[in-house]
Amino acid sequence: MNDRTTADETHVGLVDAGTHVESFRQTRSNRRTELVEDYVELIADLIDHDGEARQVDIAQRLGVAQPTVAKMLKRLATEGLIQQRRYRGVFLTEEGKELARVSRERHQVVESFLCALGISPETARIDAEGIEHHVSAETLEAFRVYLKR
Amino acid sequence: MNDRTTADETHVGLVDAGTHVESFRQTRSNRRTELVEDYVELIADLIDHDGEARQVDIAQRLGVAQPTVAKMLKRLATEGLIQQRRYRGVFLTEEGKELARVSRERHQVVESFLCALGISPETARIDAEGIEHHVSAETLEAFRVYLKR
DNA sequence: GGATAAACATAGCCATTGCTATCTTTCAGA
DNA sequence: TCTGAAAGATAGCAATGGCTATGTTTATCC
Repeated sequence: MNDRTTADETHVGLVDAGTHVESFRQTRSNRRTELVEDYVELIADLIDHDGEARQVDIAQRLGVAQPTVAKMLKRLATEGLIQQRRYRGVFLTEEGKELARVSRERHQVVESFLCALGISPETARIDAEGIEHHVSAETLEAFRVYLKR
Repeated sequence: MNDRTTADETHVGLVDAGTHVESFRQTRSNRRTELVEDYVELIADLIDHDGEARQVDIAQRLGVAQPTVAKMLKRLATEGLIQQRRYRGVFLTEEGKELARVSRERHQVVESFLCALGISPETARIDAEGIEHHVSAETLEAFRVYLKR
């Protein structure tokens, strides 16, 4: 059809294949970690709010079934982010607390940034939940700068 | 630990459970559709640029193996987004073209917006790839408004 | 203290999305 | 034209993240 390869490239949306693949790889990598971050962040919130994080509460908040939570908690435990005692609640390890702190702060910055742009609180909350995991350090810093404008 | 339930709620990061679950449901729903959008957008780009969309090219761009692409194309075909002829390239249906158009435009707005915030083109490209699928119509409009500032 | 409800554990199922290995088809060049 | 390389098709495997059903433990309430 056409064979534009220089200035027109961006016009047809095709960057260099090498850089293109890198974006997708990064995105797939983010997609693998976002569930973990969601869990750890939620567990920290529940502990702060209720003093404990029970599977039923996590399941209710996430909108999934309790065995789904149980399976994921095993994964978090093997990754060293939480500690479990049978038939008891879960607790964050130091590593888990740190991940929760970083995730929560990033989440907060993203949500505040969207609100500052004039987006409604409800939409900002929903969009931030999805966007937060794909925001690099550089972009997060730009959001912070905008908030301090 | 504590039992703050009113003004302090946002401080401890716990909104109402009903709204909370809705955010996560929406995010999970977005996660299911984002791969489809990635494929359709890329297929449209390849057709515009090369006149055809071959499995090997799609695979190279996405950084996955060719059989992975073949499997996904079957899904896109059953969803009515593309047409396939054995041992030939793929073509977008009208529905596929429309989805590609919408995805591509949204992608462009997100990437331009990030650049306008002062983020480097490389980071903007990577982050936009992940963020675009989680941007609601309202947020997209806010990005557009900012770009027209 | 014993019954019952709630919470957690576990087994087993399914769909998705990746992979390698291998077969079939197409196509270009000698 | 024929042959070899490249592209697509297909089979089969693994990990992930959902689910239901059901068993086990804990906690609560007479």
